[in-house]
Amino acid sequence: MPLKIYNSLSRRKELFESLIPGMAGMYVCGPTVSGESHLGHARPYITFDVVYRYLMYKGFKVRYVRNITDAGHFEEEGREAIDKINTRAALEKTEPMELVQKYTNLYHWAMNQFNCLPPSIEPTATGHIIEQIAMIEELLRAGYAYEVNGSVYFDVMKYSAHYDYGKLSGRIPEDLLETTRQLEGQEEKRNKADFALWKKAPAKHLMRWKSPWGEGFPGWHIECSAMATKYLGKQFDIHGGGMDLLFPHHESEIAQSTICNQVAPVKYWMHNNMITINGKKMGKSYNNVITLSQLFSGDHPLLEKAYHPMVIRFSILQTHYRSTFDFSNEALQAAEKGLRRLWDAYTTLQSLGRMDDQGKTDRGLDEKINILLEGFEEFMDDDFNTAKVLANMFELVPYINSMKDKTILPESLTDETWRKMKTFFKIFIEEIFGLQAPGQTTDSKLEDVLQVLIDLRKIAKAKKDFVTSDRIRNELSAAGILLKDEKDGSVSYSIQ
RNA sequence: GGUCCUGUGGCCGAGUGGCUAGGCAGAGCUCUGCAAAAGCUCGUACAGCGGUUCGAAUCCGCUCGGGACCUCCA
Repeated sequence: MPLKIYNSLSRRKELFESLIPGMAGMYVCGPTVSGESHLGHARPYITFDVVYRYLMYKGFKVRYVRNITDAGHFEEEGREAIDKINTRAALEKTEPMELVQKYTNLYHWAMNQFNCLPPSIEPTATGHIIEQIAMIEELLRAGYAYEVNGSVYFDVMKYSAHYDYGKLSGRIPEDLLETTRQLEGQEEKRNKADFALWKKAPAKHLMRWKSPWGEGFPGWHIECSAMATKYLGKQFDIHGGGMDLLFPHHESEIAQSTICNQVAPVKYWMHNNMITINGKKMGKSYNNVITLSQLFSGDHPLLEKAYHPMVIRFSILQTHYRSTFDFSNEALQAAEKGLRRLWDAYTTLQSLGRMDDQGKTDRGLDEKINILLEGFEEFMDDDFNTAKVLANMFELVPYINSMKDKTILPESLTDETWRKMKTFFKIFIEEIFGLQAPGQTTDSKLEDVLQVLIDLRKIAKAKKDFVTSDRIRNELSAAGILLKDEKDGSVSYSIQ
């Protein structure tokens, strides 16, 4: 079945055809590691993790490149004052790479919690200064950039005379000239729409590299162009990132790469929408961020409790990636229960056995289930509609639970449907959606202890000593462990 | 101010010109020593006003509300 992707460039869904058959190249804008990632950052990484996984499922050999932006003005808040006093000892000074390391580690930790697969290549901006300088030189040579006082700018108006600057973001270059915003170094630019390729480092600036134009640091947009070209080629299939990067970041990337490579760099531009909080985008400048570690620990005034990374992942997948997703405790708690229900049914399904096909097939049921299963891939092919896939899964949950309770016999499905149900669930839940059990213990000692209590309770129940049996259940419940008497007489438990 | 997106039942959220989204919460029933879980049943929602159409929540226009980008931003 063919995959369709919504292309921000054309503003419609297009059939996905990779430039090289059987292979797919994808670049996703990664984090700036000057601070801890927050909930908003989780969205693109989870979204494109699923895109990555799905492309592999569709049989593509994928190279997934996601950068780390570690070049810029790196200073931890509050440290500047200290630096002024301690100027002598290297150990007492702010070391930008120390911050880079700290927040890169935190970021990797969070990605791990989310079960996001590591990208094929994770290049850093500081590791590609040479490539960026080479690209800037090429832009100067081509006449689309100019140097002023040790800084280099891209000449947007010249570019737009020959190319369409604004084709991605729908912007009109002339309009950009009238922007009223005050930008640093604005007076050096020929036009307000121009953007920096290389910035001369002020005396205070900690990160600096030698360049043909003096000591400085690369502009914001050039790193992605340089690294994407290096690892994916002059043209590649998918470029992803948040919608807020559409302009100017991605628009400028197109301009730079188009001049250097003589070809537009990206075939399919994909943009995920924002996570909002009380209707407002989550972002540093809005002062409404919840960092990922706060989210996982519940340590934030806006959080009623801690949320498991899988609950976050699940709720992000319950929303289509191009819609905004409004954060609320209610939404996450609903997701928490939903995920548990889905996961329980999934586990149940995997544990269910059945006899061979004995001609007991219930055709209506078999067909119904087949349609729901076929929907998984069909919906994913329709611009990665994870929300619809999950809806289908939930529709299958009652059938699975009924099979467990024997109100529906697994034998009422054909062998083929039965196998399909088991494998599709496994592939889509675990391999494509990357979901995992939402909070399970594997502590065997705890399991042993629980088994003792369950046995004691069983004895009490057999003697109709419900005071004792209920006490065991209630006190375990208060401790966050729920006992369930199953219909077949066994007892199961789940840890909250 | 410019460009663009959006407004769905108590909450979160899919979606298509005519056919039940789904989750959570709520109500009733079944099962159960009681619970929990599970199963069954129940809500007839699509900002407002016009228009196109045999038919629109889905297309068009206007009004109102929300948001994003235009500056670092996932």
